Amino acid sequence: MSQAEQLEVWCAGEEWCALTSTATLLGRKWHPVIIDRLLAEGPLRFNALKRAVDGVSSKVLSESLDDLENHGLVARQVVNEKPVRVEYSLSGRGRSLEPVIDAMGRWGSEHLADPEES
Amino acid sequence: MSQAEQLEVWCAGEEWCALTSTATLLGRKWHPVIIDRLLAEGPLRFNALKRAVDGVSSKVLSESLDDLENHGLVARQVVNEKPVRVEYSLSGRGRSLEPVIDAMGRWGSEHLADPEES
DNA sequence: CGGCATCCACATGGATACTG
DNA sequence: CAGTATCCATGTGGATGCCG
Repeated sequence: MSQAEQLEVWCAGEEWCALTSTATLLGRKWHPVIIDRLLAEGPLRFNALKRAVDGVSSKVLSESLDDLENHGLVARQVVNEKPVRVEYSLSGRGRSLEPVIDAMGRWGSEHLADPEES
Repeated sequence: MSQAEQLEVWCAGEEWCALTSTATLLGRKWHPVIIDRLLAEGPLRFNALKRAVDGVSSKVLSESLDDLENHGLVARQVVNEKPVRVEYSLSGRGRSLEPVIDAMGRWGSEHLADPEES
């Protein structure tokens, strides 16, 4: 059972349950960027995605993709054996996160440059 | 220098910089809920907030509030000495997160109940 | 009431090297 | 190319107890 699913059970009934579950889903360091890059640059192969994200180690990228796949947000497809080529793309569910990712990105550009203004 | 600020410097120029910084800000377990509760229930005192969030330890709530205050999202005001009473409220900057929190909450209610549908 | 101090467990991520 | 295996440092939160 995933962490988000545990949360769902545990916080059931609380008004903020859905919120926390979503936060848990997007709370791992690279998840939002991975989704963002897949939204912007379409299906990508492992190393292309790694370059697009820039800064993530293959270990973490691999773990993140597993996690996102388990949550049904990302689809993994082996395009070719020998040499191995794999493509990652967003599922419908994954694409439905666009408004959320957008909201986060927009808030960041509008409010993070100068911490003093309200 | 906060983690989000380090990010700002480090990822400057990357398209997803603002996104990651926002994610870092909201990535700690209780931050989104705290903001949500303050949005919904207005200024709250420490223990009221703790009950509203339900599940946080005072240590973590305290740390989270410090963090949010340092980022200029939450304002702390001592209302009364002896007995000590303190009120926490959102700053304008904090309130500006409403669309983001909303987007997250809405996505959660629409997509987390049944992981199978896309 | 509104915290802080302590201790501890575990989650997470980075670096590096290696493989089919 | 697409990962896995290791090892290690740090982040993060929970439990408990105490204080002004």
